[in-house]
Amino acid sequence: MDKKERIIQSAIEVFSEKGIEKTTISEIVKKAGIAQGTFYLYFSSKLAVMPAIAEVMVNKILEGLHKKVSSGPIQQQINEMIHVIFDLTETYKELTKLLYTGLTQTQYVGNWEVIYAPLYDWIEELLRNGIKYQVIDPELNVKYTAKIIVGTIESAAEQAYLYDQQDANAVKEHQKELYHFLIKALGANT
Amino acid sequence: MDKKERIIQSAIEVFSEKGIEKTTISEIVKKAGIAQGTFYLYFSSKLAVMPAIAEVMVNKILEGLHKKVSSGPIQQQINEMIHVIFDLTETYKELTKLLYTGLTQTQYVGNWEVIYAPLYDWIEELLRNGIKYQVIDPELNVKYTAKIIVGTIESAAEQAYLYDQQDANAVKEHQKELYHFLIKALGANT
Amino acid sequence: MDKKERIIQSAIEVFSEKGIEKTTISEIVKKAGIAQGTFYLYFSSKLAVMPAIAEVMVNKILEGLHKKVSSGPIQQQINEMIHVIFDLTETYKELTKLLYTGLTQTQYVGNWEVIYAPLYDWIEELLRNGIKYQVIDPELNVKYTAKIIVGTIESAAEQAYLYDQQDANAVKEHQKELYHFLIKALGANT
Amino acid sequence: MDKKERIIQSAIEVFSEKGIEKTTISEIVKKAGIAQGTFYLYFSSKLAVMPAIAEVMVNKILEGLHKKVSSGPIQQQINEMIHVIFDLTETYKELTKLLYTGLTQTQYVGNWEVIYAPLYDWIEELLRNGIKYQVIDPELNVKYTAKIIVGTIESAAEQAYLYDQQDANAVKEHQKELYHFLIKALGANT
DNA sequence: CATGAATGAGAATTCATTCAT
DNA sequence: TATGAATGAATTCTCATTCAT
Repeated sequence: MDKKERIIQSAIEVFSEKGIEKTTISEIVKKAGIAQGTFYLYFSSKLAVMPAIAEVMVNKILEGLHKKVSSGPIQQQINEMIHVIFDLTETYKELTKLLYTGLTQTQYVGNWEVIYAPLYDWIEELLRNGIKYQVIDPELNVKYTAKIIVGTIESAAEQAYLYDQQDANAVKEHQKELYHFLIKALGANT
Repeated sequence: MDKKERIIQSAIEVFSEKGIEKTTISEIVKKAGIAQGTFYLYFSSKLAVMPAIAEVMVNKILEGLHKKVSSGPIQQQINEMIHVIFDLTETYKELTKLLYTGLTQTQYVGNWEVIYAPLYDWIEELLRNGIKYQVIDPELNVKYTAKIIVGTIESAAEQAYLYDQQDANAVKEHQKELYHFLIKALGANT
Repeated sequence: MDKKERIIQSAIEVFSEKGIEKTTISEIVKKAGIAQGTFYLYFSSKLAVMPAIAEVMVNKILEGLHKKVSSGPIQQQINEMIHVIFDLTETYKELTKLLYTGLTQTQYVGNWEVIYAPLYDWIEELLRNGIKYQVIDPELNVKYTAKIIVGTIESAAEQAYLYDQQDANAVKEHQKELYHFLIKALGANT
Repeated sequence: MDKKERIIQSAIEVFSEKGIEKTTISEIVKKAGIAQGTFYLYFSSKLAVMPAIAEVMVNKILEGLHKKVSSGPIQQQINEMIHVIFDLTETYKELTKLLYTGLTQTQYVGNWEVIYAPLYDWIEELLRNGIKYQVIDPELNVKYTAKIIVGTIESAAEQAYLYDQQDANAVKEHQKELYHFLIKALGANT
């Protein structure tokens, strides 16, 4: 793994553990096993690593969706999507929130939509398919709905794992409720 | 206004303007017009102010809901709720995000649920009423649904104002879509 | 107990526990159960409490000697003296050292000899008696010898309890050796 | 001279001049001619320098002993030892006291024995030789006696120079008395 | 490219001291 | 006398950044 990659991986770990505020470049390089000065050959500051991390994260989500989401009925796909996002949120607990803030704190805010674009595209495609096969409400605006869906699932996952720190059973309940909520919202009722 | 209150107000302003990272205690006290040492009589660090700020914010939301949300039909209430949260998010753009991250970065994560509790209670009440008068899906779990609704509206508002930086028209569209999304999700279709 | 006494007692505890450096007036008054400002009605600084503490300590030693040292043969008296000083050193471990330094750091250095005078007097008297009854070396200078004896016993006690942190058996051995050392030094061999 | 050495030397000077309490890291680094942050690369606090200083001091004593103590009769060696320790105590007046307290105030108390070990070893060797050549009491425990001797001489020197602030003549008397005291204690009477 | 010791500006933090009550 | 909230000067401490190797 080359140095840049090592820095990004290390940064993900340290940011996750300590938060933006308490993360220091010293600790990132220490964990990456490289020298202090080397960091500056690749990034200008700790926040400058954020876009690279965001990309890694979105790729993980997309990868998860491609792997886990079947080509079955839309209801099943929604359910699978919920699981993918919940699982990743659990694994990377703090990170998603950190990314939002990390990016907004810098000149990279604009990058956010660019980075998330493939995810929105993927969901928009899913929605258009649902409309095409007349299983979801044809009236809905796919662009906004895609964003709303992502926001709804992510915020639910954060609720479950970060703030409530729910146990396994509660999480299941929360997911089930979320599933019905989305199904109805999309007019995909069976 | 007592010193503690002055610190909180000043912290809100400085955090909003500079972000967590670049906010210094020096600047908070300067703006609050108190001595450096006085800060430490009330808070142990700048992040320790976060729960107090969160409380202020939730109170603003509740206040807005009490003032703006009528006793009319549920659909109208949902619409009013969307507007209240969107308006506050616009006014305090950075602050909401900051709060999430600020809290997760500290030992105060647990406080989050406590602080938000009154808001969830308010919405649960609204849902129970809707069920009672048979205008929304009686099957739904009011506890989780309340949380999902808040998450959905807040994330949509953040999308609109923070990341997309949408113009007035786009925001209106986004809100409209969100409205229909929620109405359907609650089974409150007219 | 009046406030001044409360301050001295509290200061003894805090100094013993934290050392001079890390002792704060805040902690002294907190432990004494009085207000911050009240301290200044009795002492001008934390070091200004030192002479008062020293007096308390020397009184404890004298009290111990009066109570524990018999009017028996000199060898027995030496032995009892060793035990009194060892016991007090164990109880007030850090304090004696602290007192020396505390006093030297202030304008109160001169007080030291004044405060210790009664102790030296007591030992000088003991030596003179020994000479009178021809049980110790008549050549020795009682003034310096008294100081040397106190220094020898105190430093041995500090060695035992502070630096070596010896167990009960080692302490006994150390004391026994010290006893023979002093007996021979005084020419009081049986 | 490397930075660490510079810090230790500077710390010795500042501690001697100002005492522990009033010594600041700022002044140590200023005198050492290094940057503020550099101090923290080598020591975590001003008290953390103490063990290093103690080592320097013990080395000075050992050096003095090696240089000044002849291979003559034990009585002469004792006398030379007294002079070495008195001389160093005079030169570094404050420092010795500071070291004791400085070390006891930290987590480094345990180090004390390790640092003093070479000195004790040296004296033990001297005692064993005396026993071998039948000039001192063969019954005595060399380990404890070595410690008692060091304590006795050091405390006498501190008495003379620090507390009593005796003039040259008085010091001579004190030393003479101390000499006889030790000679008798060791059973090395001529 | 890579290193890591050294830097020093700037922020956090402490705490003796004051003073209105 | 007694109080204790408030002060702010003085210090500690951190850490991004540099640069000679």
